[in-house]
Amino acid sequence: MLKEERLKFILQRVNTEGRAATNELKEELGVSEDTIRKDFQELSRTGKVIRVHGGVLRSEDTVVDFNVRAGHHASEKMILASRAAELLRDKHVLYIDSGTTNLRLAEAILPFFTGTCITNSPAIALQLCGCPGADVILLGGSLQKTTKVVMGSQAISQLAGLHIECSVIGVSSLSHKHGITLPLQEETYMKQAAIRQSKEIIV
Amino acid sequence: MLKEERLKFILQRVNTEGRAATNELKEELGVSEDTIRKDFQELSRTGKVIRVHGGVLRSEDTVVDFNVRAGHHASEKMILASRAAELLRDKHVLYIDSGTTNLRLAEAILPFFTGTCITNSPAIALQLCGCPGADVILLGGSLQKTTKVVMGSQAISQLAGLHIECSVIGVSSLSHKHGITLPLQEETYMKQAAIRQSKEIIV
DNA sequence: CTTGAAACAATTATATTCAATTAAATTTCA
DNA sequence: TGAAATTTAATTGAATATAATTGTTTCAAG
Repeated sequence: MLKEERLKFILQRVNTEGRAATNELKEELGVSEDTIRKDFQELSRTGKVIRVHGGVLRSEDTVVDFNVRAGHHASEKMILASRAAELLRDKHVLYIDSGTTNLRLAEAILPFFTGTCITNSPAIALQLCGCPGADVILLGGSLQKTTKVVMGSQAISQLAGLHIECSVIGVSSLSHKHGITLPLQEETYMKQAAIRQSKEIIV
Repeated sequence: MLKEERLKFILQRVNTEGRAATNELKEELGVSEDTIRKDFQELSRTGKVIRVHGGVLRSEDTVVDFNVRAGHHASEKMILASRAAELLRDKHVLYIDSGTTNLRLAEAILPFFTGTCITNSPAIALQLCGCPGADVILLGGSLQKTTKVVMGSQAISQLAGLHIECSVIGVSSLSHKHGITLPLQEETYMKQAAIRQSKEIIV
């Protein structure tokens, strides 16, 4: 790989994820840490990134842009975000299941969440790619075409192997009598599996 | 080989891959590095490529971002997709891996495909939800945030349990000397796993 | 011959790694 | 807590490896 390509790669990484770590890049690019650091120096000399211990961060001018964008569509999303931030404070292993509300939640936690996010929704997983601090784990299995959600025994057994700190479950209806109601039988199994694995639930 | 042929070859390489390295071309074209460099000089003098240490880069996309590049070869890729669709007419267990080209392929097969589609790309999986005749299986595991693709040992072991009729693999470069080249190590493992499981490969 | 393309050789420049040291973060434990 | 011990990362100054330049030679085609 040419040096210029490496620089480009790093720059793109920093711009999409907001950060890049020395040891990670070392693995991914197959060069020594020294080399990565030299690259960091070079990029930082022209102000393209900001050097910090352990790696580099996106330089401020673009971060400002990010904040402006976040502040742009205030109201509802801001409320959701701050509520989410509150509930998920100090949580670092999350399960987020499907649904439009949870999709928005995923968007809301992008700026601050650090840790691991597990989900069975490809859409939410893709959304979470924009979160610099998150590792995203997507459950595999057969995809329900109407709901666009991964279901089935495969997904459930994957879930069984994971330790979850907190699950965020979406529901269509709640009742005192019947508990939680969902349109599809299969979907309940998924959710039950998630609930079984986690210490805390948010509905 | 004539000089003009060589120049054309190099130019084409640079335009499709965005780069070309001196030492690689030396092998592939069977001439000395000096000669390759003379060619580079010539191409760079007319602005067709940009010279860097170790090789040359495409001149246009210096700071072009990902989306732009996706749209760049649009029509070209459409042709590719429809050609592939032709090849897949009577296949019923498919593995489609990631990449913008394959995303288009997925789109192209929506109307006629019947059978099972396996993929490691959430985006492609979502696309395939629009295909009435398809069962979609999405591989699970950790999601690489830059490429938005599922990778890692989990995904590979899932793949190992599946019988695939035909795999559609996307690559960044192909050469008779070194086989297939990919920017990230991890990604090759995924693709190799897929290839192992399938009877037929389309690149 | 002369010319131009290609190869060769010696030099110079650039890039990468290594090793020893210093600095920064993290952990441990009183 | 908070200070010592440990781990992890950064710096510096070589040493090595890789690539580019320049000037020269070879050789075949015109």
